[in-house]
Amino acid sequence: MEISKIYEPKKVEDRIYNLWLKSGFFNPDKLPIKKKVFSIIMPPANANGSLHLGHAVFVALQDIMIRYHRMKGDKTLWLPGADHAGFETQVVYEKKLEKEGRNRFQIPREQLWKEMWDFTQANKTIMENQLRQLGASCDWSRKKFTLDPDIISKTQDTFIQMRKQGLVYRGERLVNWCAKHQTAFSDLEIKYEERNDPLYYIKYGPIILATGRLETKFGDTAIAVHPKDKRYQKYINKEVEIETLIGKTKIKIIADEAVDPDFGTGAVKVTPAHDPTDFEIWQRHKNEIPGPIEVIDKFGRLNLLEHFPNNTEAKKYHGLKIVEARKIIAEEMEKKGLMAKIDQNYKHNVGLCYKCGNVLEPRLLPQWFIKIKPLADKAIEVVKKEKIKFIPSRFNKIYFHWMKNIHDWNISRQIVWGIQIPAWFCECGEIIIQKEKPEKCAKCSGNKIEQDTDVFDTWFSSCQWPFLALGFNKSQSSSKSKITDYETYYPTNVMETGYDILFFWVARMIMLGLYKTKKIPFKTVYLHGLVNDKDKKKMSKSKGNVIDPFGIIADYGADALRMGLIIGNTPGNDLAFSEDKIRGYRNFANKIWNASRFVLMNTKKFNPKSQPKLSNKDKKTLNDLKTFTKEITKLMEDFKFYKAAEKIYHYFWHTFCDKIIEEQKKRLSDSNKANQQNSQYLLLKILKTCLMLLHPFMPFITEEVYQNLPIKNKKKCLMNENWPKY
RNA sequence: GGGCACUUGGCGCAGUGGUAGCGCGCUUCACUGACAUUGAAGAGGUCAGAGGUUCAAAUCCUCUAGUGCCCACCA
Repeated sequence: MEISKIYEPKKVEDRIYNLWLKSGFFNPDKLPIKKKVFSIIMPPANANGSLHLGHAVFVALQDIMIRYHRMKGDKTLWLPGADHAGFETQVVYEKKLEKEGRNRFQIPREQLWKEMWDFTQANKTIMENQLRQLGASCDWSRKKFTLDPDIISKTQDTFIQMRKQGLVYRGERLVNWCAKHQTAFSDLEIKYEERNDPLYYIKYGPIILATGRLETKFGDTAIAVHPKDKRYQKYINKEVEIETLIGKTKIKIIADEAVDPDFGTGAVKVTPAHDPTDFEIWQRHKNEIPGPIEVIDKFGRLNLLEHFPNNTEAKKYHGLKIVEARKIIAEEMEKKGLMAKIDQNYKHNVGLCYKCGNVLEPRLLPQWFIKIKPLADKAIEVVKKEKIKFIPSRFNKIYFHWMKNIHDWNISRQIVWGIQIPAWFCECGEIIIQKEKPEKCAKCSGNKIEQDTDVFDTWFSSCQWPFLALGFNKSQSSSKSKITDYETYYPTNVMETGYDILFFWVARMIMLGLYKTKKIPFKTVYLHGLVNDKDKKKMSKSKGNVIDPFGIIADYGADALRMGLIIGNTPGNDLAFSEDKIRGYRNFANKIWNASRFVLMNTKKFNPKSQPKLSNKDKKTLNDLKTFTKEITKLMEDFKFYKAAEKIYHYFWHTFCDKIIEEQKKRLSDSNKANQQNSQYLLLKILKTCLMLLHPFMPFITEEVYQNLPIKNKKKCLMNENWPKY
């Protein structure tokens, strides 16, 4: 052990990580099969950038659990992986293209795919290296990527299976469309924001109705009122003539429960092509009113000429963007005396693209949906019966609420980067669901067949991750001699991730896991909070308050970073990151270093074979240590890592260093050799126990010190030591 | 419009019925050989407010205020 007075992580961390790698014990195959298995599937990080502090938190938490269980003697697997992260990566890559003056819509699909493949592969390498820097003791021999051929194939299998069982349907429904990114989303990906927009009271014949969306008026197919609204009884089921700006037309007044009599005048226009509520109203009145008239195109511009080709007035509005169209239409209607009034204090929520913040346009598009209700019911059940437990438990309620009100899941995305949907369209209109291109259409015998260009929502593959990453294969389950990883490690013990993806990921993993394997995918869900800056503000590039964990590691060491991210970090609650805190744990690492240095310097002549004769006080000290060990073990079992880490910190510094070592100083220089020996025994014993207890939290420094102890077992790593008994 | 959480010394957080704790920061002193990334001593809180339950409440219940977050198709 070097004699430096200061602990220098840079000189230690790489070397120690390589020592672990060489030992081979990250791979549980090397570990004897005992009664217990412990497994965690690492949440696959998005392969589109570097790891941030949020990743560092999950690495620290999971590595703590993994190292603890490995030391306890469990057959312990931590399986690392990376996610292609469909739309997320597409957005990152589009920004890169933009900087280069390119545009994804001008690049052929195959070329774009190839570029993005190389991009994500490069990021994967960086990320793996960063995981090592954080000390992640995961099994690299089992690492997986969500675009590995077997994962792609099995993901498509699931889709095909669900389709056969009627759990997947193709629906022409209103979906949330982003005009910038040219794709639809699921409900979860919408960000709502309160806006203050004008509410226009317009005259439709004898009726005055209120709308915020003037520009969709060309797609109106009816006026709706509440069936019991006294004001409009005489109009219900009658037609009225209205002035549309591009001519006159007749429009029917219908009664529907969905209309709130207190909104505006109690009468609303019905635009089935551009409003979800209106779409549903139309479905209930299909026989009475015309269907959807699409007047807004995929670029978010008015498209009138398609429906009103020879209308010269329509040309005035054709091609206008929504905002300007609204303005111009309002002016025009005022001119013509069709505007009753404008309420400028109208507050409402608008749905935005969670990436670019543009207003999402509901559009009528054929998309693949998962019928989610049957899956959700089963997923509710397993949590209710406590087969799956959330930490903290308050997420039960949140989970139940969402699951009970769940909507069908749109899994189609109009992007390149993802797993292509195994659906084929024949020109005759037939849809064929299979992975390979069909030779000919069974219906028309034609061979003009094209694959669906859409890809799956990335969450559709990642929600199957626990069993896919473990190589789940239905046909193999009644297998021959070899026990598969899936059989050994599934269901996994813990899913540790941020609470922000409870719905996106955790809930869906439970649903798909149950569907596909008939088993829960994991037993415990530990949900950590988000890492904010020291003022509790969310970190973001635009605010410039993002802290790079690897800069922190360079300055203070990985152990200090891990401690700073663990202590004070209770499940489900956000964490305020402060460099001062990390500095404190850097100091602690230094304290460990120097206390160890002291013990090692004073135990050079220690004879491990000699039997110590302990005084009563020694016995009490060691007994206290046992009690303490027991306490820590209990906290580890209870997932209270924040508390365990704090307690060990306190014991090491203020009991071991400040009291025990100080007391032993006289004894170490005692002329009585036996007394010296006893003292050395005591110090080594306590130091070694502390190193073991600390190892899950601060793996590097504890391993480095351990390697220099005169009482370690040969060829062993601390990583692979037995958790202390009590 | 619903729901969830938080409010404890300057800051960040523990603490779920029995005389207020931790880290950082602060004050004073100490650079004698493990460590100044240190040691010793210390200051600092009517536990957001009000009411209730109890022999006893930071801890349980009700209400109020402030903060943060999540969910929701009111045009």
